[in-house]
Amino acid sequence: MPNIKQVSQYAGVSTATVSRTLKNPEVVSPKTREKVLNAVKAVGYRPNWLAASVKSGRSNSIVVLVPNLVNPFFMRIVEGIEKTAQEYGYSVLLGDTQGNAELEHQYASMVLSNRADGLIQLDHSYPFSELDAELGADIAMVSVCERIKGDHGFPCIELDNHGACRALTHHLINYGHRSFGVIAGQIDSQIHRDRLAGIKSVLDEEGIIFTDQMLVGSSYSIENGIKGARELMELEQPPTAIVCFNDDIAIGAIHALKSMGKRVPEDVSVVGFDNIPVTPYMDPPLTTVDQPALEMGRRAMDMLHQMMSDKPLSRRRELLPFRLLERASSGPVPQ
Amino acid sequence: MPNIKQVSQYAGVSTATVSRTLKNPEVVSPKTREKVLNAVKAVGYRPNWLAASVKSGRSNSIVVLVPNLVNPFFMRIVEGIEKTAQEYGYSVLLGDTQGNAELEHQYASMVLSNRADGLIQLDHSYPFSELDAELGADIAMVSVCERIKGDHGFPCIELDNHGACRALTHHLINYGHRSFGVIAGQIDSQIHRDRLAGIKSVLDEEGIIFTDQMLVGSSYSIENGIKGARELMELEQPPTAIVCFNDDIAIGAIHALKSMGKRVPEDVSVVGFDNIPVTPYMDPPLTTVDQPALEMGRRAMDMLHQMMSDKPLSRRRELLPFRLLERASSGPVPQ
DNA sequence: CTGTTAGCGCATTCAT
DNA sequence: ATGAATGCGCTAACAG
Repeated sequence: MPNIKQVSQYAGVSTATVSRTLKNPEVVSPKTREKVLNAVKAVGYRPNWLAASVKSGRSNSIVVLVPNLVNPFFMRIVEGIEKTAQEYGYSVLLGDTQGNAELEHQYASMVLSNRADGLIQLDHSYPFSELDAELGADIAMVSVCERIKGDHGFPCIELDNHGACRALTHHLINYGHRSFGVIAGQIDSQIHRDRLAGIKSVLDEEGIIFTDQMLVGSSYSIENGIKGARELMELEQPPTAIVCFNDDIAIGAIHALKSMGKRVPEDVSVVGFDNIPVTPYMDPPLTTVDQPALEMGRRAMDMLHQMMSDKPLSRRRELLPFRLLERASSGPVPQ
Repeated sequence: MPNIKQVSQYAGVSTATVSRTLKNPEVVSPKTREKVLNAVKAVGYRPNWLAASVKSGRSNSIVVLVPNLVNPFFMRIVEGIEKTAQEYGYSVLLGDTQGNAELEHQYASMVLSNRADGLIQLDHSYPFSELDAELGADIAMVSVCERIKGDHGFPCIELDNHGACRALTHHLINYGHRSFGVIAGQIDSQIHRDRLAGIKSVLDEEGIIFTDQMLVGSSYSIENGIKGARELMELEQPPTAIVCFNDDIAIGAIHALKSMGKRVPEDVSVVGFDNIPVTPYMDPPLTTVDQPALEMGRRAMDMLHQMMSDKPLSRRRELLPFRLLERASSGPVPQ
């Protein structure tokens, strides 16, 4: 790889001039500018990004922690992050954590060692070990979709999960449902609490009792949906409506219900969450809550950029609006 | 951020000793080692990765070019890449290209500027502009899933697409089908040619004529599947079997067929490609070709690592085996 | 075993 | 407008 010195020699100027020509072309005379540019082309020079970064002390990279790459909803958020990062001149380092704390920690450490300038966390955990806790305290970090556990005060972008679940519940109640099951994803998370609270608040208002046995499941997977639906249907009083905390769970649940001979929505209504691309094409098309994933990613990156530029944040928390998509997997309660 | 000098002063040793303690602990005396380690902890020191990289001239990062993040099949490959990269001590820079040549070029240029040491391309295009062509010629690059266009001689990992399509076609012929439609994805690609050739080779052997009008579609999307299926069904002699070049297309096709009142597979058989996680749960479950995506990613990274370490490659091309998954979207030809 | 010195490639003073 | 010199933070060669 040719370096700046070779260019300077070829052009018969100093390295400083080469550097200037490339960064502030207007500050060098047109004549030398041309000489330098020609030299650059002639020797095939590309500025060494690493070297430039040591100087500036900034890597212009960020790390994104994703619990699961094979999840269209998460990746749509990442898409938004990356697009925006690109605009700001940042690169995205992918951290596939699989929800593994050790991995999260490893990736997060990149910020501590100047490998990245900031961090976006899609999961809810605080990805620094006790050892790094102090160091990590004043790092540029934003959480999107989930909210970082504990009282660290990191900003976050999230959906109005409480409101969305209220809307979902009202939707089902309007169809006459009085018996609700819930198949949850990650239990120990803010999302879980917000959503459950949203559902329960409406049920309370309507005087509907929600018993613990109506809450099943513990992961955002199709398999969990299958298992959860079976569990619910084996109850003495099975629910007529099932709220699933993501679309994969709903897909699994519907599959399980069908194979048990139940019709959706005639016998049981099922609703999901996220509005992943395949949901309109399921049989039946899935009633679900659309999350503005791309926009969430964009906002998260905007916010992170603010933090990395040491600009004050206008808000530390953004609650984005949901859209309830009423499709065919939910319907009137059976007689 | 504390630097190595501060640690050395705190510990009362030279910076070299600090550096050694951290990289080759066994080469310093236990006593100084302890002093240094204490100092490190005391000042909260983390080695600056950027600085270390300038020295070594290696970033220990790679770029992965992905045409579409919201595609479980692609992301499963990326998962394999990342896992393996991790093992080798590399980080993954995400390049969401959307098939955009300009973006591909930008991301690829990172290798030229020492921001990354190598590149894995999931799409088929050669991501260097003419200007960079010479520079790009001896870069560590591997293509996985697709094969890089042109005669650049970059190694690649791919599925036995030809064989897979032969198997798919035989499967359908065994069910008595004689009239085949194909809904294609990206037309201008090696995959497309290989797959089409695979299908045609079997049809030829069986004396079945395949006319151009039976080939429709031009992108790997659900919408393309819907459109393609409609086009095929509007023909005077619609096919009884439709081969889709990925699962999304198949999902769209089945949806369209159903809404036209056709039953799958009783009236029309549909098969897909990739075996994305949702396919077993579609209605009907999709007959498809499983690609060992994780393994493909792993092999790609293995190969790239070889190249980046200047080790000779055992092979320049790896053809991975497919698995035909016969599920319920394909069946006997209607009478 | 440890310290001194030099240098990775670049960008930014400070002179001129 | 340009060049010489300095330093970013770290590591490796060389001494001792």
